[in-house]
Amino acid sequence: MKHPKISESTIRRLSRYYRYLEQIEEKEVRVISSSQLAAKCLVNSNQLRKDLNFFGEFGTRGLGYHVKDLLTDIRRVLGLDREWRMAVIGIGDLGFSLLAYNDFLKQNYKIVAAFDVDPLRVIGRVSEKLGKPVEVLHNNRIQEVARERKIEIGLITTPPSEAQNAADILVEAKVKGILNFTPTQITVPEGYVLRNIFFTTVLDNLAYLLSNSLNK
Amino acid sequence: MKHPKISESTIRRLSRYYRYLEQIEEKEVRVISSSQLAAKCLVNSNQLRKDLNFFGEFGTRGLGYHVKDLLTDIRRVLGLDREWRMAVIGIGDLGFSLLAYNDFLKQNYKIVAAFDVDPLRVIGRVSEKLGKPVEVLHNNRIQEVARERKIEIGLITTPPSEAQNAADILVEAKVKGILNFTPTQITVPEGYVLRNIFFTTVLDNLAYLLSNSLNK
DNA sequence: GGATGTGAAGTCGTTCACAGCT
DNA sequence: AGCTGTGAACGACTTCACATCC
Repeated sequence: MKHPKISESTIRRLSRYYRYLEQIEEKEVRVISSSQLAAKCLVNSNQLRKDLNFFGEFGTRGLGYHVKDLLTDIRRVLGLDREWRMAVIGIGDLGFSLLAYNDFLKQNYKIVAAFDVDPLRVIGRVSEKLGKPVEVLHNNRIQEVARERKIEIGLITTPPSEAQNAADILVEAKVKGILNFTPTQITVPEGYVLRNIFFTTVLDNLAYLLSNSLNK
Repeated sequence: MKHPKISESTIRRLSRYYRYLEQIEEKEVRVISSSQLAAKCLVNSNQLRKDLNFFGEFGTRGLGYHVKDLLTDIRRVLGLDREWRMAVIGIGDLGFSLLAYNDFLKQNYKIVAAFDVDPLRVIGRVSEKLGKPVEVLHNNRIQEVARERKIEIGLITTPPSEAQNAADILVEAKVKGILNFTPTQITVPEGYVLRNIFFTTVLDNLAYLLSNSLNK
């Protein structure tokens, strides 16, 4: 609503706390202290308390945090108290595996549409593999379908050369959140949010660490 | 070799500079200034020069950087002046799409082995789809094969509940670099390097930004 | 002249340490 | 007594600004 400049890292950590809390809630843990939770998430407990206090006072002094309440609070902060509807653009191998990736479902993210420049090429395979035949539509229907199905996040899994184009179409369709899986730098206008998942950047990081820090 | 505490972000940016330089090298651009390159990579030019100067003086005052030379230099810094041999553990949809993901090939990363707890279940599909039939081996051969094929990086794409186990096996096989694609926090001993690619963490970030910063 | 390389300044994020509740 | 909440100290990363060199 009105939280100023919260750092990216804080949000990432909230996400981690949240996933861990989900796990222990199932085991019926009622209360947890910042140091216990921090240890499990491999962060400093001061940090954890600070992260939470950007958004409110969720704990009880002398006691800790009620797991259920904290879950509700973080859920609200992160915007996970509702469902997010997503579309995948580009149904190659990666796009397909995202369609099949049902871990999203548990996490408030739902893929409600799939697009490709050549739906016929991929449609057989998709229907055969996935229980419910997800229809793969032609890219030229993104505008229309995005509105109809209230899509808010687009996952780009086209070939790299098509990524910017896919982003442009999503922007035109007013899809405000874009997650780019292709190894290309793309841009979106003000008011839109872009995040990238670059496999090779992470691998480069590993390569660097393996060649340098380790054999000291 | 002997570079002290270089920040993670510096390495990520080097990776970005590198990928962009590769592109313009093909277009036969000879020289580029820090401000031109920085603009393309969406960073501050002071930052770029600082990033590079952690590792040496690669530019020419009054001129800029020779693209070819800079590529060679960054390549050496990141450890991309050689091939990195990788294995995929867990051949579900995601693991399969990594096998098929040939962007790795262009980037010095090569998948040379694939493992699963049930190779027979997946082997037909893999051979049929990929040109060269990549053999999928049983997990119990990881030790042996990792040594034979000099595997240095393991990609974990098992079900989440198996991720830690997969990591343990890789560690036992002395595979020093581990890239975890499952949405689970895992740990590795000192001397090993772990990086995670958590789809949902990035989505949570989008969800947060979409619900908060935008509609101000 | 023009762009790099770099100390110094500034900003941002993390950790400390303790006051304040329960 | 115990654990949270938080100002203050610290450290790390980024940006500035200019001396330096081609």
